[in-house]
Order: sequence, then C-alpha cells, then structure tokens
Amino acid sequence: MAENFDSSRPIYAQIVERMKAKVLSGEYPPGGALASVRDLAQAAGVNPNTMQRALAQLETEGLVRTERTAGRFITEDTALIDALRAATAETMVADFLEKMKEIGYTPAQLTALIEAHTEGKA
Amino acid sequence: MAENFDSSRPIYAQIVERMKAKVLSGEYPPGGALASVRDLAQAAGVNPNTMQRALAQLETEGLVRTERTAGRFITEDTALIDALRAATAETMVADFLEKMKEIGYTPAQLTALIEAHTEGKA
Amino acid sequence: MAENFDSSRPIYAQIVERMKAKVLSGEYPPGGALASVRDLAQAAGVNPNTMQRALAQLETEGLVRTERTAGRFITEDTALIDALRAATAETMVADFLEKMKEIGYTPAQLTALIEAHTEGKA
Amino acid sequence: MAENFDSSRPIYAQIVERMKAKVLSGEYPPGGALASVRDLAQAAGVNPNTMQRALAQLETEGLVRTERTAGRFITEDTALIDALRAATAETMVADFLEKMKEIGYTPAQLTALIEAHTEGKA
DNA sequence: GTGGTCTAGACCACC
DNA sequence: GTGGTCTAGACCACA
Repeated sequence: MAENFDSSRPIYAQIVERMKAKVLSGEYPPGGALASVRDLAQAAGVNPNTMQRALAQLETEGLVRTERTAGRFITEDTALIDALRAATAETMVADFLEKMKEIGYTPAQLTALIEAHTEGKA
Repeated sequence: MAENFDSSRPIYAQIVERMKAKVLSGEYPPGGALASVRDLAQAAGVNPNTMQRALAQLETEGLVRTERTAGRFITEDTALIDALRAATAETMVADFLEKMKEIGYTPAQLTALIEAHTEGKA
Repeated sequence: MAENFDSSRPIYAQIVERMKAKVLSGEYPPGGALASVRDLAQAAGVNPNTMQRALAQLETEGLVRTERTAGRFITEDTALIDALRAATAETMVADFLEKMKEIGYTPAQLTALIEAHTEGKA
Repeated sequence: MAENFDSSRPIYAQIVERMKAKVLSGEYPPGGALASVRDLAQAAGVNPNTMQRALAQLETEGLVRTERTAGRFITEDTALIDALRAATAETMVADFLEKMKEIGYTPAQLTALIEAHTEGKA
C-alpha cells in the first residue's frame, strides 16, 4: 500500500502536503483521530521516523494536536483551518498567475485554458 | 547584483527555470546571443560552475545551442519554443487545478478567485 | 473540571509540582486531610493511576503521610515544610539568575525588570 | 568533550536552549559562521542527527540561516535577536515571579533573596 | 498500546 | 567538503 512519492522532494514534505490537503478539504474532519504513527507509516510505506517527522511539522503548524498516550487528533479550530485554506489558495493562485505571466500568457489566454480544463472534466 | 534564490532547491535548477521562462516569454528572443558563462554567473551572483550546469541543461532541452567559438545562442526553432510553452502551460494548469481541488475548491470558487486577482492588477 | 496540563511533560509531575506549591504556600495546611485519590483524580481530570503516582511521590518526599484507613494527610512537620520552601526558593533564584545571566542580562537590568513587574501588579 | 545533559529532558532541546542563549548574549555574534553539524555534534558528544535536529529548530525560529553548501550562520537580524532576548527575559521573569508567589514568597522577601545572591557573587 | 528520543550508518545533491 | 534525508532498530516514559 506504499504511496507514490516524487524522489526529487523529501518524502516527509510530500506527506505533510497531502495530509494538509486532506485536513483543508475536510477529508480529515476537525477533531478526528489519526491512526498511530506506526500504522500511518506502514500505510504510506515509509519508516515510522519519516512519518513522525511529517506529523511533527503538522503539529508545529497547529493542524494536529498530540495527546501523550492517546494519539494524535486533527485540530478542532475550524477558524484556523478556514484561514489556512484561504491563505493557501491565495498563495497558489498568485504563484500560478505569476508563473504563467512569466512564460508569456495573458489573463485572457489563461481563462481560455482553464475553462478548457474545467469543462473537459465537467 | 546577486539574485534571490530559494535555499531549499538547487540553485542551478532555479536558474534553469528563470532562463527558460525568459525564452518562452520572448524576453530572450530566438537566435539571440547569450552572455558568457562568466558574465552570467557574476550577474546572478553564483559560481560559474553552477551557471555552466544550468546552461548545459538548457542545451539538453534544445533551448540553447553552443557554437564553439562564438558562444551560446537561443534556439531559432520557434516551433519548439511554442510547443514547450504550450506543454508547460498545460502542466501548470493541470497541476494547479488538481491542487486547488485537493484543498476543497470548486471550479466556480476558483474562477472567482482568479478574477479577483486579475482584475485587481488590471 | 479538568486542569490544564502541558503535554510536553508528564502529567503526574505537574500534579506533584502544583500540590507541592500548595503545601509550601500553606493553601494545604499542615496536618490537613486530602480528598480521596478518586476524588482528586476526578477534580483534576486525570486517570486515578496518574493521581496515585503523584501522591506516592509526595509521600516519598515526606510531604504527605498515608494512614491505612483514614486516608492521606499533609505532614505536620512544619520544619520540613519551611526547609523545603527555602531550598526550593534557593534553587529557583539561582537557576533564574543563571539563565538571565546566560542571555546577557546584568544584575542591574534584572532588578529593573523585576521591579517593573512587581510594581505593575501591586 | 561531551557536554553535560539532563537526562530528564531531550538532548536536542537542551542544545537549542544553550545555543539560543549564546546567540542572545552575543557569544555567537550576528552573522557569524557556525561549525559544521559533524563538528558541533562531536564537540557536544552527541549523534550528528541530534545536533541537526537542534539546528533545524533554531532555523525555524529564525536565529540561524543555512546556506546549502557553505554551512550555517547566525542571523544578522539584530532587531530579531534583541526582540527575542527581551521576550525571553519577560517570560522568564513572569514565570519566576509566578512560581515564587505560588510557594508563598512575597515580593519583599524575593527582593531580599535576589540581593543576597547578587551580592554574594559581586 | 501510544508517542518521543537517540544512535548508527548509509546515501544523496550540491558546490 | 557541506547540509539533508531516510532507514533500521533500540529504548524509554506514560497512561
């Protein structure tokens, strides 16, 4: 059940990114319990230390709370989650527009491209 | 005159990215001459070896051509440039939409966000 | 009625610390009776085993005495209490001054800081 | 040359604390270079991974900057250092006064104790 | 059972 | 040479 990781970036960082997305999207509901480090590590096909590192980072960001012997839980602070989702989206949009502009795309061309994609999946 | 680099990613890769963007946007016109490795390195504030590596990669991708005695030139193959720009844009758009979807944004919300950004700068 | 505990330190140790402070300050008077382990645990919002461990340590230090049938009592040895309070204060002051010195505060600066605090609350 | 560590607290946390104190006191001057991870680890008598963890934390706090292949450097942001020193001192003083109050010391008694100490060393 | 820490050692990219 | 990452495995305290 090992997940796919891009070897050009640290595995722990990719795990952080994916788990963060799950929290922001609600797939991991606020207050919900996480599986144990060992289980999560096995599910992802990585060493428990690697998974622990990812979880530690999520904790420093406030998305995850650790209870010494009971396990880890998603934060119940929905305001934090919402704020982070908005900030993340904002950054992504700004970066995306910036990069597209750098390779010579105008906003009009962009809109066309995006519509082509979203309609294709609709 | 040293540029800003993100220390979490290889410098040479960041240079490749920036130069590639300049070619794709036309800021570096097809067939145009590039400055010497030494000058480019000094301008970017990096080790010449690092700049050399970046240029080598651009050459591998066909965007830059080396002429033994005359120096380096941007490719004149505008078809290649256009194809690469389209492919790059395609990948960026797909990745962007995928990531936004992962954190729970619907296409409609996305459109609104993007419009807010492009209008704000227009 | 669960108290607040710092999850980075053992809960039982934090309970010991707080109860010890109450004995040293006289909030728990010498010879006074303690509530049952179960009640204390419930009041603190911890597992009875955890409270038991805290009380055992207090007993080891001589601050608490257990009478088989009647329950637990604060020691009546006021000399012990006074000595412990003095020793604790001594250690705290020494540690505090040492730490402040390590981050570059002179005794004079210290005095000013402390006065600012005590006056502010006075 | 192994340093002394308190086995009741994580070694990496104690290293963080000591290095932070050295930065705040100026023993590690702003902009100064740090020894390599391996050397620092050897000097402290710990595993390089442990030292790296401590340095990583100092970096997240902004006190240390890492340059990919050149090594680590103390931040040159003296404003940050000063602010952190003031904040640290503030916290220490508040905690200290709070704890002393909890074990029954009045501000007056405190002042006497501190003066006894500082005079003793003067 | 849980999370946390530490060691040892290997491998890698970068410059 | 530098820092960074990952694995493997052990040990511990806590509840």
